[in-house]
Amino acid sequence: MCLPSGLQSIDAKAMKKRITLSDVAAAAGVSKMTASRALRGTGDVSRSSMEKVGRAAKEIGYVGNHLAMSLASRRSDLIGVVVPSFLNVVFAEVLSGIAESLDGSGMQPVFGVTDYDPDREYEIIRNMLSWNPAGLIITGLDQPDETLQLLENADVPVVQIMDLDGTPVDACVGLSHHAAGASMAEALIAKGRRRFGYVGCGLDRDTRARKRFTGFKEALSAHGLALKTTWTGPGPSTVKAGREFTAQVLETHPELDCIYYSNDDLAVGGAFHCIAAGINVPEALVIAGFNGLDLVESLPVRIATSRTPRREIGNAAARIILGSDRDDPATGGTRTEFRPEIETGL
Amino acid sequence: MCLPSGLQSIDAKAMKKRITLSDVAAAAGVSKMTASRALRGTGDVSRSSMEKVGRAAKEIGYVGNHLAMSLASRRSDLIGVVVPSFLNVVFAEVLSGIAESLDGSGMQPVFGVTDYDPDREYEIIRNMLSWNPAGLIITGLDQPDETLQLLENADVPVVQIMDLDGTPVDACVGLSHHAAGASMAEALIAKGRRRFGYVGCGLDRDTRARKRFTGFKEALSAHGLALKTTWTGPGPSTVKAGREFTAQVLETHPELDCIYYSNDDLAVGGAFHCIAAGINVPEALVIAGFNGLDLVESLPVRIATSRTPRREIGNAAARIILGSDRDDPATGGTRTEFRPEIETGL
DNA sequence: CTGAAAGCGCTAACAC
DNA sequence: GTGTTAGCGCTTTCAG
Repeated sequence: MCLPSGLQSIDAKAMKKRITLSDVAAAAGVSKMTASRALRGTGDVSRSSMEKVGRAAKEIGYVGNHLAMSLASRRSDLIGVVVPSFLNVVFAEVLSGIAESLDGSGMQPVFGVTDYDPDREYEIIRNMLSWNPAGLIITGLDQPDETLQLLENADVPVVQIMDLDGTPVDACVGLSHHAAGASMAEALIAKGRRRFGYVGCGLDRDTRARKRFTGFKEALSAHGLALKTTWTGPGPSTVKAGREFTAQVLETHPELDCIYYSNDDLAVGGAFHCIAAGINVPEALVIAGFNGLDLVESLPVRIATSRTPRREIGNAAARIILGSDRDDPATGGTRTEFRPEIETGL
Repeated sequence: MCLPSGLQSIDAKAMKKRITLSDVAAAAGVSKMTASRALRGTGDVSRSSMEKVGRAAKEIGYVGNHLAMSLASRRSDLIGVVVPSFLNVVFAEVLSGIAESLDGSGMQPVFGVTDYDPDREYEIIRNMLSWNPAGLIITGLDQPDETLQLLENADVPVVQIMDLDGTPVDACVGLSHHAAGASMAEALIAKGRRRFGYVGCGLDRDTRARKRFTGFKEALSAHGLALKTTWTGPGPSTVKAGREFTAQVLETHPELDCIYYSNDDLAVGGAFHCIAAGINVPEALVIAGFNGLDLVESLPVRIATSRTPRREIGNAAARIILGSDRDDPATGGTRTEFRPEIETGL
């Protein structure tokens, strides 16, 4: 540990006296207020003061204290972002999009992971609110009442992302999963598929996957069709699970000409099984997922998927927060819809 | 927007009077201090006060203000975590591990993404320090001097993760990438491979990948061998890039019996190319990556990889921060080493 | 354009 | 056990 090349190295232990605004002001020969204004570029400050303060701050290594700043101004530059999981690349891309759009705005995203647990989500949001965030971006529209109340009582702009099937607290940006499931069914039927199976994981917790599932089934019904088999399990949607479950499903239902999965991870696993088992994809069996992961387009076989604009959703959400007036948290209830692009691979 | 089922609905606009500790104290009929102590479970408070305060807080919907709390106590329950990217599953798993170990500790992780940019990293760390975090977890040991200085001057426990090849600011947990590269080379040579090629992406920014590369080459040298070809490009390591580059490399170097990639994403792309091109993996050509992604074990062909304990690294890092005494930020310079497990698939 | 006073909401020290 | 007195480091008034 080396000491900051500094003056007051009196006591090796208590040495870490925080450098405060007063220190900067003193060093620059102005008052705290002028220093504060100069540092923030707020109000009118003479050029000479600006420069003196700027130089002084740099020299003594002033870092500032966001805690004090936010407490005094009753507003922070934090934006809370709540997602169910980091492990899902989809959310990683959304976060990336948010970070991208926030870059340069002075706002800092703070992420929270719920692990698909509503109670955890409640706690995380509650905790975030206690930091006076400038805005909140949360996943989905299916929060329990308790959480919704928390959000409504806090006067913070809230953007709900990913989903559109439901009533948002304020603004929302995403896509209709119900419609996405239905569109995929339509597309596959149009390509001549008739004997459908379904494989899904974690539907109990993933409400959006459930909506796609419902939309898919309803579209089949509308064409007088029905799923020949439905395999749903708990646990996360992984490639491994997809591969295993596909093997099982095909053993009992070799007649299928298409399997719809709750997402691309499972679908990729299905593709792997087919490659290993010598099943001709997509001619003999269409593997259909959801998300349009980058991985999918490099696969040795072509599978069907709905390409979702994750990054764009993140961008849009961040921009809504940035655009919302600080004094009037209403985001105008913006509703931004994205339509997934369907690829059948056929 | 529905009003909080409450009293002071005087002015629709200014209605959002923050509920403070004073309100709780008043409602419970005790002083602010007693309320504070009761809420935190600190010091001795009579059972009756505890209950009264708890009930009052719940009733009026008290949320607390971490800003004020942290400012007053000069300590926050935030733990800053800085990683280069979310898009890489590896970091997603590390974050997951951190969140897991922090769960229930009252600490909240705050994530920052550098996108492999040292300047951004500096800014993010600087920003995080201004929130008085309880600790900092940052990726790698290769920060520029400016950043190191920032870290050393701040009296906050710092844990550097993923890497071990270098000098940590304080504690570190991870693995030696140099050794990992060398071990992979040894293992492949032991399996009889002799004609090696290398494919890597983003080596200019990813110092750890570079260390593996160096370790790999040195081990080859030690056996009197050398790479037949080296393909390095800018841009991110994606499956797509892996597939394309593998095709190119094999076109000019069909004699290779093994390709080492900078990570599993590229290697998976390589595997896809081979499957599509009908190349027998691993007999004719060994595809060797790094990380041991879950995806790899479900692949239709077996590829070589070094399985890294991402979640465990996250767990360990979080525990070091939790264990470090708040008044004495020294983490004891703990050095926690994990050894990747090598799989050749042969 | 600049400064002085008065807090933001909470907790550390001390009293009692 | 409980209350009181001072701040934490900054910004918001509101005077100059």
